[in-house]
This record gives sequence, C-alpha cells and structure tokens, in this order.
Amino acid sequence: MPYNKAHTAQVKNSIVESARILFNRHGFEKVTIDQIMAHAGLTRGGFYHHFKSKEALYQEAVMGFLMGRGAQWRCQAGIDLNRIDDKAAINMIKAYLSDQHLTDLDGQCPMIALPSDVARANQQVKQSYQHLLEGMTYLFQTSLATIEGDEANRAKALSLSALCVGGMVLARTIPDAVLAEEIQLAAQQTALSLLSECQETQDV
Amino acid sequence: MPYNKAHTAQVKNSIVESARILFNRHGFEKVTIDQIMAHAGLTRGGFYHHFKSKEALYQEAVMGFLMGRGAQWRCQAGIDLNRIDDKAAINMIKAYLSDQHLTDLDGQCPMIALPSDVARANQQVKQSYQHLLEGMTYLFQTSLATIEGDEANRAKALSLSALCVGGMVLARTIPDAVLAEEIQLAAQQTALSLLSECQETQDV
DNA sequence: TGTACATCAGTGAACGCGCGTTCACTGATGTAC
DNA sequence: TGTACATCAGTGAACGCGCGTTCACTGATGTAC
Repeated sequence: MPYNKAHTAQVKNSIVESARILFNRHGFEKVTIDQIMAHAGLTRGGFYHHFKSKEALYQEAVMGFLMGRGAQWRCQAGIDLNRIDDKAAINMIKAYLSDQHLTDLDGQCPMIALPSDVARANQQVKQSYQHLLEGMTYLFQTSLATIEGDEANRAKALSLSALCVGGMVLARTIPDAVLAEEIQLAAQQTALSLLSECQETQDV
Repeated sequence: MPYNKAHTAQVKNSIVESARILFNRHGFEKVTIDQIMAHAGLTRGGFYHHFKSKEALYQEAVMGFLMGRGAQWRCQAGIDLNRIDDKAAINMIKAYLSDQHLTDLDGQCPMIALPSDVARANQQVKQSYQHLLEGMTYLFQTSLATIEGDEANRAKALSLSALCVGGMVLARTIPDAVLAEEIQLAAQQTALSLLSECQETQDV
C-alpha cells in the first residue's frame, strides 16, 4: 500500500493552489500544466493522476478559493460567515475595494481576476464562479437584514456586489494607476453611502 | 499602381470588425488568425500586409469599438456625444444595463466582454480599454454636471461606470439566466436611483 | 482608346514551436507474514 | 523486529495537433505612354 490518503490530498491541494495563483496572474489559457506542476514542486506526468483534464482543475481552482485563500481573506477582514452582523457589509466593502486587494494579484478574488476567462469556460467552471457571487451577495443581504429588515435588500445586495466587482475589475484592467486608485475609492465611497442610507432609514 | 487607398482601408476595417466580433465571443487567445481572416472573407497569408502581429490587431479591435459599433450603439440609445444633456446618463444606464446589450454578444461593449483578457495584454491594448472607460465616465460626469453643477460628480460618475460594467460582467459570466437578469435589473435600478438623488438635490 | 507594365494585396503551403495528453517506467510507501 | 511484495504517485520522453508567422508566388489594379 503506497502513500496514505492525507498525503495524496495534500499534494492535490498544492496543485490546485498553484493553479489558482497562476491562473489569477496569467489567465487559464496562458498557464501550462508544466508551470502549474513545477510551481507545486512536481513534474508534468503526474498531473493526470489527480485531474481528468486541465479544465477540471480550473473548476477546482475557482471553487477552492471560497474555502481556501478566501477564508483567510475573510478572516483578515474580520468577517465570520457563521455570524454575519451589521458590520459585515462594511468590512467586506472596505476590504474588497482596498489597495491591498488590488495589489495582491495572487490572492485576489477570482471574480476580479478571471471574469472573461470564466465566461468562456465550461458549465462547471461558471457554476463555481456563480457560487462566489452568491456567497458575496448572501453576505451583503444578511448583513443588511440586521439593519433594516428583509424587504428590498436583495436588489441592494446585488448592486453592492456589482459595485465591488465592477470597481475592482476596472481598477485592475486600466493601466493608469492614479485613475485605478480613483475608481476603486469612488466605488468604495458609493458602496458605503448605500449602506449608511439603510442606517438612516433605520434611525427614522 | 494596384488598388486605391479606400479599398485597402475598407479591407483592413473589415478584418478589425471581424476580429472584434470573434474576440468578443471567444476571447483573444481562442480566436485564430485563420478564423478572423475567413470571417472577413480572406485567407491567412494576407493578414501581415495589414497588421504587425495578432496583438496589434487586438489593440485596434478594442479601440475601434468607440467609433464603430459603439457609435451605432449610442445612436440607438439616443446619446449624442457632442450634445450631452441631462438625459444622456439615464439613456446610457438603461441601454447599457439592458437585456438587449446582455444578449448581443457580438455587439457588446469590450469592457464587458474582455476585462480579464485585456488585463494580461500589452500596454497599448490596456490603453484602448482605458479610453473606453474614460469615454463612459466623461459622459456620466458631463451629464451629471447639467443637473447639479460640477463638484463631487467625479466620484459618482466613476461609480456609475463601475456599476454598469460590474453588473454586466457578472450577468454575462454566471450561468443562471434568472440570476443574471436579476443582477442586471438591480444594478440598473440602483444606478438610476443614484441619478435621481442628484435631481432631488437640485430641486432643493 | 488600347496595350504594356509596375505594384502590392491576396494566396496557400510550409516552418517551427509549444502545449495538452499519453505511456512505459521507477521507486517510495506501508502492509502481510 | 525484519523482509518480501503489491500498489500507485511521480517521472520524463514522446506524440500529435494547432497556431502564429514567413515566404515565394499569383493576379487584379490602374497608371504611363
């Protein structure tokens, strides 16, 4: 009997994590299996012991963010998915639309790093992407509900997601760093004012 | 003397237009020069009489949208860049965040169709992308200025751009059509309410 | 008006490289006895 | 405790295909005379 399951799982996980980082940086097409395996300290051939194809890995890499690097990210931002309070939305907006998130290409949310790549990938990859969006929207919606009750928050939660992702996608893509900073800050400011609107409603 | 300049320009333009459509649909990497030339009714070899490389074409394809398909798009939306009035922002939001724009993969704004592709392309391509964003932001900012004067509109104009692009990028990428529709409508609703905020301010 | 000709857009075969995938093999692991 | 062995993760060479780019050639164009 060779190698225990823990070892196999660990190796597989390190391939997924390497892939996630490299896809984030260079996109799905431009990253080769060689590069991914080398990044994980392995060689090409072993790849197909762990994955059916390159695209199967893609799906796992996008999906893996939520529980892997994303969990770490949420922790730093002071967000606990099991206890979403009125501060969760504010924390999310500030952390998502931050300089640090914009600069950290490796750890960036795949919704920012890979939108047009995913739009052309297979159904499973898109599904993973959708899970990320649903997670973010759920967080906003639940957090908003603690402030002003349930109704009419759905649209606001979706808009906050769009503002977060849109602001960061644009900031990441345009070459002028000053303009990038400006749009990221503007989006943050508008998102926060959409939140405080709610609190005012509550106060009245 | 072979062929006049008008003919050459026309052929070049049809290659750029074919490229724009195919890039929009399948992304930069997945489209081959063969496919582009065939779409334009030509064969492979002639390509290098018109462009230095595939990436040079990419830049022209993104850039070309503003004056080509984009001009047509603005016209349908009732927007005249030479006369930006208070209705321009409303028209833009309604047309940009519309079902028609979401469905029309070929004619879609490259800011939606190609964000993560462009983020990894060369400086010129990114510059073209930035021009598109600047054009949109300029429209919002100028339109807002007719409502409530100049100050503090910059941030709002940038946020509207982020909301428009973000809403459409997400709607385009997620596989659930119902959710896609929902986010597109939510973003539109929020964008329009950001505008009417301004008008209320003006009334006071 | 008609003909020779210079130009260069357009053609399609060929080149060369890179990458996803396959495959025969090696050798580390841990169980069986 | 020690040894033989079955398993399969990991290796690296090889395959085959596709694509960006090059190149020698063709032939349509429109000027020159």
